[in-house]
Amino acid sequence: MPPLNTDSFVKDSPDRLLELESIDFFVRLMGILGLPRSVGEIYGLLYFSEISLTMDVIASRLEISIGSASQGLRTLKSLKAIRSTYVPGDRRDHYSAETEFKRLFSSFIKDEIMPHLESAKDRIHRMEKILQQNKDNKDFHQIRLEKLKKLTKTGSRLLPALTGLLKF
Amino acid sequence: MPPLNTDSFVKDSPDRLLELESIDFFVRLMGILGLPRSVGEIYGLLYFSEISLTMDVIASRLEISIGSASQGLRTLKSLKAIRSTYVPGDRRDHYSAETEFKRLFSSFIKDEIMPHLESAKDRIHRMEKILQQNKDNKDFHQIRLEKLKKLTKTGSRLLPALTGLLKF
DNA sequence: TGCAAATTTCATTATTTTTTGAAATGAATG
DNA sequence: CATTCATTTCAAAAAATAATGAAATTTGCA
Repeated sequence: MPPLNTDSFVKDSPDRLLELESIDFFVRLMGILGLPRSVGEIYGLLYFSEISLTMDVIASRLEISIGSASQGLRTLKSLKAIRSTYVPGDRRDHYSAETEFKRLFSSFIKDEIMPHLESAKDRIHRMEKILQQNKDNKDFHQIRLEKLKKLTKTGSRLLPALTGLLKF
Repeated sequence: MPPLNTDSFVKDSPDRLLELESIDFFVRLMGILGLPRSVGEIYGLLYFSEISLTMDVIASRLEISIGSASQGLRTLKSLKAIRSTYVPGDRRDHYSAETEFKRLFSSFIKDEIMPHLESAKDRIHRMEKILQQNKDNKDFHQIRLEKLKKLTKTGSRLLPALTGLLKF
């Protein structure tokens, strides 16, 4: 087990306490979205950091491996939840949090939810085919399938629209 | 490994194909909500079943243990996604799907999401305390915290309201 | 170009989550 | 009220997911 980090933060300083709360906050939020703890940790750290941070600093401050840090940063980049900023005289990337949650949520919906809805559409087509070809086409099945269809359709309209309602 | 079930369904019959699609559909949907596969399987089976089913039939048709079936049914009951119906002359419980998805989603939001938002509120109070007691109260922190507050508040209003938009 | 630092990849390990199944409990029937 | 059938519980096993870390790759600089 590595020793507690000895970097710029004083243990138990108000800044450190706030940072820990921020990390914890986002670990839980990302958890709801089904994202791994490390992703929440990284975002939480960046969210409350006044300066942008490099991968090695992130890994060492969170006491996670550089592998995790790399993967987590990739996930956050793909969600457009962080941005990398250029810092002259340092060849490392410097990351900072994108604080428009709106963007995070809309990427999440687009990347993680919509593909499921797409494949649900395909499935429903298959089911309709089966039902049409079937001689003793049961009303019961027709009705159930219709409900699935409506659910899928509502989801496809509602979820992308949701983003618009957010004003973070 | 138990033999393939030998009950009323003919393998590859249209009804069976529809049932399998339904199960697969809900396994994925419940997956998005973070619920285990068995819960999706059970709901998918019941959703496309014209008659209500007992726990032992559910377990054997899905080839899952009665333990899983019991747990899954409990979860679905707590989400109000299924109901048990009385059948005269049979002491077993008979389960059928509650097809109002609206109810399922609203229970899910109430049971799985809102508690997190509640604890987020507590956390924000703690963070405000820390910030107030801190001499060199940084604007940066103030602003970030304000955003978290707004996010939490918007979530608490929006999510319960969402339910109302659904007309499944 | 060649080097060294930074980052990514990915097989292995660790952790977390889910399922199993047998024992305990509960409930209805005779 | 005893027996049997139904259901729940929960420790252990299995499966799924995430993290590690060392090797491979990429990148920027001299």
